[in-house]
Amino acid sequence: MPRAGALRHQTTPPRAVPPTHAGPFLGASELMGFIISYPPDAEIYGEEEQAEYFYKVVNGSVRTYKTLKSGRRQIVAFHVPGDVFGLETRGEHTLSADAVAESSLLLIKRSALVALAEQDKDAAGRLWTLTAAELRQVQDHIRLFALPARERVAGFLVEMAQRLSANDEVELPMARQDIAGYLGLTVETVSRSFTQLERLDAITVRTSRRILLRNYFALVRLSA
Amino acid sequence: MPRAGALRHQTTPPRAVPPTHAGPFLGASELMGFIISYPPDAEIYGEEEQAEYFYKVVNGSVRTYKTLKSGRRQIVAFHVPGDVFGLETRGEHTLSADAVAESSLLLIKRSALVALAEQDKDAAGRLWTLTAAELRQVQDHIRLFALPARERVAGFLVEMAQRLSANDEVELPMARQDIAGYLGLTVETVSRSFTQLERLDAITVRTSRRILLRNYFALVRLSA
DNA sequence: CGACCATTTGATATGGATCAAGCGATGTGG
DNA sequence: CCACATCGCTTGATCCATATCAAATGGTCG
Repeated sequence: MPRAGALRHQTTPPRAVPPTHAGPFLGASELMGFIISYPPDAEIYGEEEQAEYFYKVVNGSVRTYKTLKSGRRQIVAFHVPGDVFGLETRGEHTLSADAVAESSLLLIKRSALVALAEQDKDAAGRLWTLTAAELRQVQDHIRLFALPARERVAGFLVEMAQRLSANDEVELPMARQDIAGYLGLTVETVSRSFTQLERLDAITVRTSRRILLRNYFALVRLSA
Repeated sequence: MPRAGALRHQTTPPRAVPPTHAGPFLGASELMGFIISYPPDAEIYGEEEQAEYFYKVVNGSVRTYKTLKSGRRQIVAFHVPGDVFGLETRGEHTLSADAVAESSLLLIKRSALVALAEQDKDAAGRLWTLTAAELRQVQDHIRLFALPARERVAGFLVEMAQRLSANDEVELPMARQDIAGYLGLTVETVSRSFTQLERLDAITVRTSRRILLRNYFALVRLSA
């Protein structure tokens, strides 16, 4: 069972193993897992907590972040449906994680999966592959900090378009404040950047969360 | 044998396997490796090149980075003696790497180590562990971007002090320009930040590369 | 010794932060 | 069902930290 903190926010009863489109955890279909729902802004785990579970986003979205003394948060990554996160090799988390919006996560016991990986080289390989994928993602995130504000936002939209496998319209799962926290900018600057990209005919802001990509390649060029 | 590009810069003949303090690669002492020396600024590999080797720094230091269209480089990580880098799960590199100063690297064939990991669960585990360690490092790097210049530099010094296992004097392996590229600042701002930290009695800049940490905890506090 | 390059310091410019106000969507209570 | 409170987003005005431009200093190597 999950720790108290996880259950604290539960709004639907845990169900036994992968329902519908949750999919197996890391392909380890023989391992039991269960789903928990988290309301918006619910904490999933905190920095330096014991890492008891690995997580897979079934739906909704999750942010991981570091909190600074000043209270400011640097968001390290967003996780969307299909993503696995919280893959700690050591016992404790080095980031905090919480739900951006109402989200369902598939949890699996870390100890069980690590034990499985000891015997099943396929499972071991998947652990490595997933961790490496997250590493690449964070490396790409760092690249954005070499760019000015508008270009960072362009890069962010490109990333989201790819990860949400959007056609030409992206449904952003997070608020401006979260985008700002991810890009190291303020809400105001993010908002102005959207406006600027709109004036460049690169996007149309249909609603604040729904962005029409009118010129995807312009966005790629800007953020390159 | 390494690709032409690697040999291009070789200044000492490759030797068979771990000499002196090079240590085994990932503990896989049964695997052959060889050492190559790279002069300052020599390219080790480029973005999108085939990843034929994994690397361990024997001595010297290495930077990995992404180059932007503008020509600007965002340094993603520094690697110092003992660090392993270039652990790609897929066939190609997603970063460029080059030697910061004259450096000796232990190379091992990716295919050989991956094949070993298929059978030796200990090797597989080490691959995962090392990749996860690099992930944590990059996550910590991102955290710095939430801080103002002086605090970023403080955080950088703390990181270097830890990784170079320094007592109270750090010998920085890289120039100001590289620090700037790592922190998303300009050389001038980095230089001024050193001066400011000196005025705060946190450090003494003995030479530009040799930093005396007069108040380590002040540095930690600043960057927290 | 002298040239070169890295670093530091100084003066000014500017992109993004901050402060402040308005706007629009959403939900709530009368 | 509408009036109004709330919250997230946008826009505007001003400020400031860092970039840029420029020059002086200092260390290194031929």
